[in-house]
Parts: sequence; C-alpha cells; structure tokens
Amino acid sequence: MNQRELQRLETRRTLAEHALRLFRDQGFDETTVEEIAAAAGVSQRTFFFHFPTKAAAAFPDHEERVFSFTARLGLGSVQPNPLLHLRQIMLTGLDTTSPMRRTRYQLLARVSALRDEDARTDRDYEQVIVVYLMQSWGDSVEVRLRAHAVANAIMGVVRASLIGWGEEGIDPQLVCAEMLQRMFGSPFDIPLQSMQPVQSMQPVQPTPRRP
Amino acid sequence: MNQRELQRLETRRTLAEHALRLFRDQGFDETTVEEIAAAAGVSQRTFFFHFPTKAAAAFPDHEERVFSFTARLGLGSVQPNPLLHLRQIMLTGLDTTSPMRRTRYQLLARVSALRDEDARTDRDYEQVIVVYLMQSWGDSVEVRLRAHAVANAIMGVVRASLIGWGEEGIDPQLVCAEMLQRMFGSPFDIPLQSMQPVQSMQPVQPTPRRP
DNA sequence: GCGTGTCGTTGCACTGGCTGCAGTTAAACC
DNA sequence: GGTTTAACTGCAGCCAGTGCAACGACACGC
Repeated sequence: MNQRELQRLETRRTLAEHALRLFRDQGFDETTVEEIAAAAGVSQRTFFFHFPTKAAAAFPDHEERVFSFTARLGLGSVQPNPLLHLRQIMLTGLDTTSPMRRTRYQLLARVSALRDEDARTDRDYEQVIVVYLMQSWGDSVEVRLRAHAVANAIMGVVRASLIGWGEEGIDPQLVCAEMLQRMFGSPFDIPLQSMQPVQSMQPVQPTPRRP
Repeated sequence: MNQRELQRLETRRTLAEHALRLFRDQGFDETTVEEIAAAAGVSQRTFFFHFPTKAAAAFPDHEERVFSFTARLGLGSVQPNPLLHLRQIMLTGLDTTSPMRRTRYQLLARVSALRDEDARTDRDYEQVIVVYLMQSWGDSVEVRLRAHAVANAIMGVVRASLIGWGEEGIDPQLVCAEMLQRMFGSPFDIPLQSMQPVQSMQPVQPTPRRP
C-alpha cells in the first residue's frame, strides 16, 4: 500500500471519527460539515471528496462491508437451501465487538437523518440478497419480486435487531437467529427442481447517493 | 368545512399534483421547488408551508393513510391472533385503484430520493404496528424488540410488493397475502396466556421531518 | 536522479433546499 | 363592524453539496 493511499485512508478515518464524535456530543443537525472538516484539519471540500453526504460519514465502512458480505455469500458451491446459507452469512456478519459501531447504532435511535442513511445503506445489502436469491431460484419476474420481498424482510429484522442492540444492548445475533428461523424455516424455499447453480457473484455497486 | 380550509386543501392538492407531474416528466433532481410552486401559482414559501420537504409532496396523503390504518387496526375487540388481524388490515389497505398512486410507485423505481422518502413514511406505519403488537403481546423489552422486527419485516414485504406493482403491474395483494402467510402463519404468535386486551389505540404522530 | 503524470487537496463561486421573521390580505368570528 | 385568525408572501440568510481550476507532493517510467 502506497504512502499516498495510506494518507487518504487516514484522512478518511479521521473525518469519520470526528464526525461520529461531533454527532454524538452535540447532535447531527447542530454539526456542520465545516466543523467536521476543521476538526479533522482539512477543508470542507475535502470532506466531500471522501463522503457524498454529511450522513455518510457515520457509515464509513459501508462499502467494504457490503463487499465482504457479497464475497462471503458467493463463496462455496451450490447450496441446497439458499435461505439457510443466507441466514448463516447474515448472522456471522453481525459484528458486536466494535464500540464505534455501537455508538453508531445508539445514534440511530435519536437521529432520524441517520436512520434514513441506515435504511439507504440497507438497500445495498438488499440488492446483494436479491442477486443471490435470483441466482439460486432462477430468473423470472415472480422470483425477482419474491426475492425483493424476502430481502426487505430479512434486512428489516436485522435493522431492528441492531437498533435494539444499540438501545438496549440485546445481542442481535440471538434475536436475528430466532426471528429468521421462524420466518424462513425450510418451507419457504422454492422447490429444488426450479433451482439453478450459483454462479460466481459479481460485486454489487453501492447506490450512488443523490443528496 | 370552511371556505378557508377548502382553499388550503385545494392549494395543497394542486401543489402535490404538479409536483408529481413534474417529477414524472422531467425528473426529481431536475425539478426545483420554485418550479412546482410557480406551476401551482403560489410562492416557494407557500410550498414549504404545506410540505416539509420537496420529496414529501410526492406522498401528500401519507398522514391520513397512517391515521386510517391506525383506526382500522384499533377497531374491534381483542383478537385471538393479532398477526392474522394485522395481515388482514394490511391487505385491505393496499389501494391499487388510484392511477396517481401507481405513478408514485413507478417513480420510486427510478428516483432514489423518493425511495428514501418512502422508507421514511414506512417508519410511521412500523410505529403503529409496534404499538399494536405491544398492546396485544404485552410490554417488555423483548416484546418491543420482536415487535419492531416483525413490523420491519412486514413493511419490507409490503414495500417490495408495491414497488413490484409499480414496475411490473403485479397485484400487490396476492404477493403480500402469500408472503405474509408464509412468514407469519400461526406458529409465530406469542402464546395466548401472555396476551393482554387491546386498548383503544392512540394515533401515532408522524415523525417530524428534519430535512 | 529526472521529467511527467497522477491524485489528494484546496479555494472560490454558485445552486438549491429549507428556515425565521415580519408583514399583508381576506375569511372567520363575536 | 371591529377584531382575530390563518393562509400566504417577500426577503434575508444558513448550510449541504457541486463544478472548476489550480497546486503540490508523491508515484512511476526512463
């Protein structure tokens, strides 16, 4: 890794750190981008070089997490029960060890602008899930619609669990595991004869943000 | 109803109508609030008297729909199976007769700013569902978390179905009915002994929008 | 080592969403 | 008929976000 690249990542990290700190300490609306940039020792213009919106600075690792999720989902061979595999990957992706992530989800309960951003980032995961399910279930209008519905429902459970983690400290893995088990037990998957082999998954481009 | 009140509603209706038309014909980002106001024959300041954000003009009936949903959900006596009742109310609330609603959901597929707004409005329904489920299931941290997860999942399915309706014309009632049946068949409800009677429901205030 | 190009960064000027405030007008009310 | 109320307006201003032109340091080929 370059010195240049290191410097860029460092700047980005610093910006995100100060953004989260300022959001937490003095509120989202009460914090200007100018302030964040100043705290990080760069110009306001540089902030927008690293993040498309003010809210995006609260989710700095979003892209890599989506990428990692895609990779973990696509690895391995054909799954006899795609939803079971999906559930497994979702659960192992829940990271409850980072205090910064905890802070982020605590903020979500208070700041609606960040809930908006959270819902938006979830759409990227939904897209990955849809692609995965359509590779598993086949490709038709009905399957796509069902895949979208399943993806929405799954992300809904995950989102609620993570916010519950932030607010109440309840382990999201337990909640997710049980809810997804109940919701997507075996009877849900489409019968095997309509299945097609899983191709290697293309990374899904995160939605470009139009602020 | 007053003449004054009539005039206000008429202005609001006109604004929403022109907003949706302009969004559809020339794009959301390419339409300024100034333009919408001018098309409706009022000032830009008046637009923001009626709608908190540009995107909100695409969902002018949101408040009354949430109110109606709350009313229909709260009517009637104790339900032996709250999720079944909830599913029934959700399904009868899907209105596929209005061409304007169809236009709105077609726009959602193309305009991410409106998907954001849609997700935001869904949070109001989620809140109503959470209140309803907690009245049915009792009141504890675990129940609240589960209620949130269920509400998120249900709204996810509804959202996907409605967008599928907009894009492909597939009847959202069929999709919703089947998906919710599979997801929330009888085994999901909490055992009866922990149930409490349904109180008359308080209307849930829509989330104030912080643009 | 040395030019050359790339890229992270910056300042500046600008658009547009949105707000606070101080009115104006006309309907509503007593 | 006089007062109150509420929809509406103009203006001044904040702040998020963008396009552009430039600068300087690092990278890279030679």
